[in-house]
Amino acid sequence: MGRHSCCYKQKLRKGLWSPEEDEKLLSHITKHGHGCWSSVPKQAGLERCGKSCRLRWINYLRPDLKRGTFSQQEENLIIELHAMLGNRWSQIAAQLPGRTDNEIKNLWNSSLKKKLRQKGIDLITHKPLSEVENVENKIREQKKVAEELSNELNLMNSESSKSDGASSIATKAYAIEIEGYSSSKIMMTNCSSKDFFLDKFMSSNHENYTNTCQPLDLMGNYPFHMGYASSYVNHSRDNEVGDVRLTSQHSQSGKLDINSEFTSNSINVMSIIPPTTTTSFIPTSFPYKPSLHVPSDDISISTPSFAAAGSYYWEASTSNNSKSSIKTNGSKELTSNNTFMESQVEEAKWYEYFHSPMLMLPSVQNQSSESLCGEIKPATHLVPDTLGAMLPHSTKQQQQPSQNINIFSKDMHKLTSAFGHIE
DNA sequence: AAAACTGACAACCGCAGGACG
DNA sequence: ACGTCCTGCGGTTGTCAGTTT
Repeated sequence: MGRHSCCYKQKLRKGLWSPEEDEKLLSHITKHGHGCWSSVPKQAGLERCGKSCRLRWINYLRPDLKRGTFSQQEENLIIELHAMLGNRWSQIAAQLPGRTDNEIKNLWNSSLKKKLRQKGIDLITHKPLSEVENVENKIREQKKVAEELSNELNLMNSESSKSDGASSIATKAYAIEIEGYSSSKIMMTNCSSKDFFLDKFMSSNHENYTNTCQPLDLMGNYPFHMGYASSYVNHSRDNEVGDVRLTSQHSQSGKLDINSEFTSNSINVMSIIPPTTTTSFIPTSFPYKPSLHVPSDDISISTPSFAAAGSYYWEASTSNNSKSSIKTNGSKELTSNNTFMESQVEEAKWYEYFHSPMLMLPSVQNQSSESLCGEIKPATHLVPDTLGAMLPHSTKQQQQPSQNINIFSKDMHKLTSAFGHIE
């Protein structure tokens, strides 16, 4: 192992700690507290860097540490917390008094991962591997269809450009959308607090997963990533063609029909109907919000990603245009007024969620269709009864509401400070 | 008995973010 | 506004004891 740069400079000791060193550090901190860690080794008479002293204290010498093997209950709790928080070991450790993040991390890497694998549980999603594979396969199919459609649209564009300039541009715009989606070129434009929260929560929880399986992350278990929105059309088309209304529909043959109409001063809207085939185009031209409404039954999104956590549909809305038109398959088209009202209600719900997130978890609150958690399901919700003896959600979380809230307090703080930026 | 393997634990590294001058 | 220092975090690697071959 290498040596801390500070250790190099000062030729300090590294490696395992001797009992004498432990004794020096322990007695020093017991008497004086640690204060500034960088000054601890000097004051304690140790040839170690402050960083090393701090680590030794936190992971080994601290008096409140619980030594010994992890109980089954602790292991189960770690698994459940990991499903919810991902590799946030410090936050997981905060829920297990006397245990360090390092200890939990080691347990996870050396033991729990293997146990989950043996049980056929995906380590990231905490879902059965077979289910994950199914989703991945269907995502591949979706991407394939998307590429085919993209090619088809390109062809249509090249043909129509000769005769119809307007529809050509519209087709281009849509093709760009497809391209943007299929290549996962996503960027945030204007997002509500809710969007930001979802992104923040999901991306941080599953950052590893996004690296290895971006499509599934986008479309699989955490469709909230769609809160990101590319702005290809906004940026590239506004001046060129004014506002664009695109309406896409899937014909019974499964092919995409695109109707375009252009109005000089009309609303800046794109409504895209979720297809009834396995293809699920999520429009990305505008900032999207995951809707909190319960989709009507006739929204037949057959994609596994959506179905996995209940049915989702997405509002397409403009950030700076008072008018917006939301149209999903079988859903009503909203006017600007009720859109505004509903958005306010949604924001209120999110505000509530930010301030007492755990109270809104499915386990604590009944999974009413009206509840946020009815649709926003933390990965915890997906934790199966691994290892046989999982603690009931509701019991644990009701026992430790304040601790659970503490888990999120750091993120909540960041979020609340970030909201000022976004809204 | 010895080498190879495995698991658990301990420690280090690099980075990010906050505090402070 | 900027640079520096300190702290905390997550990933990675080293160490060692126990087990297997």
